[in-house]
Amino acid sequence: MIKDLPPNTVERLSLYRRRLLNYPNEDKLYIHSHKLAHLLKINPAHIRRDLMLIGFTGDVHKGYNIQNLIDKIGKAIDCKHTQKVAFIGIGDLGRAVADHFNQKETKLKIAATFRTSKPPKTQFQEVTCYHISDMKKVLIKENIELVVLAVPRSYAKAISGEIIRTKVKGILNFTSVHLNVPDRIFVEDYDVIAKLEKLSFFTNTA
Amino acid sequence: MIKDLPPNTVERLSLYRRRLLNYPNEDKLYIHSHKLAHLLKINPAHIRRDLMLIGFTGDVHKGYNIQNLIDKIGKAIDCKHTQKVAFIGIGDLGRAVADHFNQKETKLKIAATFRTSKPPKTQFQEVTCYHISDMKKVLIKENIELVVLAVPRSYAKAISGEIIRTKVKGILNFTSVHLNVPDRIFVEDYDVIAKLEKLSFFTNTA
DNA sequence: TAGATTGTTAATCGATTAACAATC
DNA sequence: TAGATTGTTAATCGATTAACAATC
Repeated sequence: MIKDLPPNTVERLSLYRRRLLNYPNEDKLYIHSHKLAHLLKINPAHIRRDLMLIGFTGDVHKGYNIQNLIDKIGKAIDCKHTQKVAFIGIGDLGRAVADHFNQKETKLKIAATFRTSKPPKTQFQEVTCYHISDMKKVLIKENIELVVLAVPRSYAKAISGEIIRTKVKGILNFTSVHLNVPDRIFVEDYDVIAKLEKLSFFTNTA
Repeated sequence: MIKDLPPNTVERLSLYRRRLLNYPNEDKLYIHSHKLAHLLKINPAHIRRDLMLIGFTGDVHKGYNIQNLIDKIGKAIDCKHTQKVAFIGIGDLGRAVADHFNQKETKLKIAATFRTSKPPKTQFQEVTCYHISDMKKVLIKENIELVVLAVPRSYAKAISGEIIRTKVKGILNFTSVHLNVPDRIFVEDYDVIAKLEKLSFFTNTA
């Protein structure tokens, strides 16, 4: 794990790796920066610069060795142990990302999902879906460190109050409620409404 | 509607308005930049600068008139007509943001939700939930312009292929699949996996 | 008035992209 | 070799924050 990578670089490294894992041409062992850039619709210089930051070097003719690059990205951004993730009130969005988590090249595992509405204890793939009232207990028992939070506003405060009494270290917060959590918990907010209003704006001017 | 606002400013204006709409002290008619900044955990200069960009001026002593500011933000970022939004395969996340859309101070309305799994034609609040196979038909009939897309990878291509044959102008894309759509459609990507891996990174170094 | 806040410019910070020497 | 790509620095771009004159 490398210290002091820019946040956007970390995100992009994750995208590079995922794209390479799904790279169809299994016969190809190497890839050039402009080829990967084209696949991801970004600038080739960006890729070269990001790889420089993690100290990965390519071959001036063949480009980057794909498997080595995948491994190197893992060394740069993955944590040593497997971290568990929970989806709290997120329905299909969990399903939308679940495919990736079944691949072995990730240190993240979905360990539980929770719903605010009826169905207690149903399965989706191998993941158990619990009722929200069991959340704290399960988070602790399963040693879950990351959660994606997408519950109605009215639930948010109470739920975050419970989360801080577990071992959770990071929250992807979709609730548009400011979560009052101690510094040891890393929160990344995503405000769907603001994004929709932005979308509305740019689909009406541009 | 103002041309050429920076994207981040548009997003923040949306946040300012929402915060003010929920501002508890109904007796207060005015708010200072540092007060609003404190509520949103941002820098006061940011607020003053954003309001400058939309040409809203405050009172050097009383601060900003709340109702006028709400109205002005509407003039700056809302489009003239009400735009309809659909949630495609998003479950509870829709519920998480639904409260806001019931307020009258928004030009966005949730007009439909779609599921890839069983329940066809159920209601959630006043919004009908359809089966995904009816999507194109409903999008057209309801004249929907914005969609939030969060379906499993395997569905993404086919669904985006249908979306481009409707009047949809903007997509919030949670699928982590690159959507091949014409330029007239504005796509904003959000990659949950990359965000989770970033979260993992920063909860293990910082 | 004295003190505080706005409106706005300038400075800073970070992220993206261009450019190009070194390489094979 | 000639031509193309990497690795890296410098330039650019945009976004955030600091600073402060003007104001009441």
